[in-house]
Amino acid sequence: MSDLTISMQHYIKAVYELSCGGSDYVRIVDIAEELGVSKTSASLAMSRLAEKGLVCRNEQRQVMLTPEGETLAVLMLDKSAIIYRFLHNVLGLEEETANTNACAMEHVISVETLCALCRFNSRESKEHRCEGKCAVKK
Amino acid sequence: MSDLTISMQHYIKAVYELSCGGSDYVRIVDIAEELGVSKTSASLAMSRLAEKGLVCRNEQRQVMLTPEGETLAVLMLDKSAIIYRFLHNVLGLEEETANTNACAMEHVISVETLCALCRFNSRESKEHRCEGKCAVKK
DNA sequence: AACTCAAGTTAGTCATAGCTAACCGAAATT
DNA sequence: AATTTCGGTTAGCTATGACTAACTTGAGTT
Repeated sequence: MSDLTISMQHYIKAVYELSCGGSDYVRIVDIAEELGVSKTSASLAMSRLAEKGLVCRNEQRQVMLTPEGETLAVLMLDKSAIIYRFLHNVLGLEEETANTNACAMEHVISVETLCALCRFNSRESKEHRCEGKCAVKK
Repeated sequence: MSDLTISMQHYIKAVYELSCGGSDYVRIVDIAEELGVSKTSASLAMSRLAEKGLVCRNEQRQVMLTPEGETLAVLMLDKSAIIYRFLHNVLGLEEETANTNACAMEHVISVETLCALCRFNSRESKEHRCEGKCAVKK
């Protein structure tokens, strides 16, 4: 994810999610609310992201992701989704836990690990079929 | 791990590993070297950990983990080991990658996820036996 | 027109965590 | 004995990221 800090990654994701896919302008207060920070923090973060060209603003100073910002958001969400599926479907963690952990793990795991999890996600369905057969035989 | 920052957790682990299980005094420079930070940073970190009662010092100001510090170190290393085993044995990641990722994930995953990984580590061996049977039948 | 209120920014503070440069003290070298 | 060197600390700086309090500005209300 380029040179973005984890904090900035959270902001990007929040903007994406609040703007229904990056196509609406989002208010600073809503971002603050979404992430549980003060509007000052959200405002400053948006200034930084605007400097980096990841969000743009309208006359009311609301923000929207630029194409580059949106690309990053989608990449992050994909990453997050792979991890979530693994935690929920494979490990059987409940939605809440799986989601929280996916959002945290997303920032620290390597591409290799992500790929391995991804392969595992599909492999697991086959194994379940295998498990079924084994169960029958027992 | 109580109220320790990730950074402080790294320092605790470094002290543990350099002291061969927490029973030798460790030099500040060696901690700095191990973690790739300046001796100033390591020195300050040790002062903080000493305040928290997690390390104690000798006349030369070298540090050793207190029982509480050692307990934390061992808990962290156990956690790390469970994750490592999963990444290496189950996902098949190479040692280097598995270790790096384990050290990073260690700080962000919940107890539920850890337990799930742990169960999975043992379940996986059974599944491998199952896989063998299935393979024979194909 | 005057007022209120909500949204956003600015100014100023704090904590964490890193850094370099300079200093102290004790051990080792010459 | 004088000097160097090594290990550790102190002082002072930087960046990130959070906060509160106070201000601005524009929109809606009275």
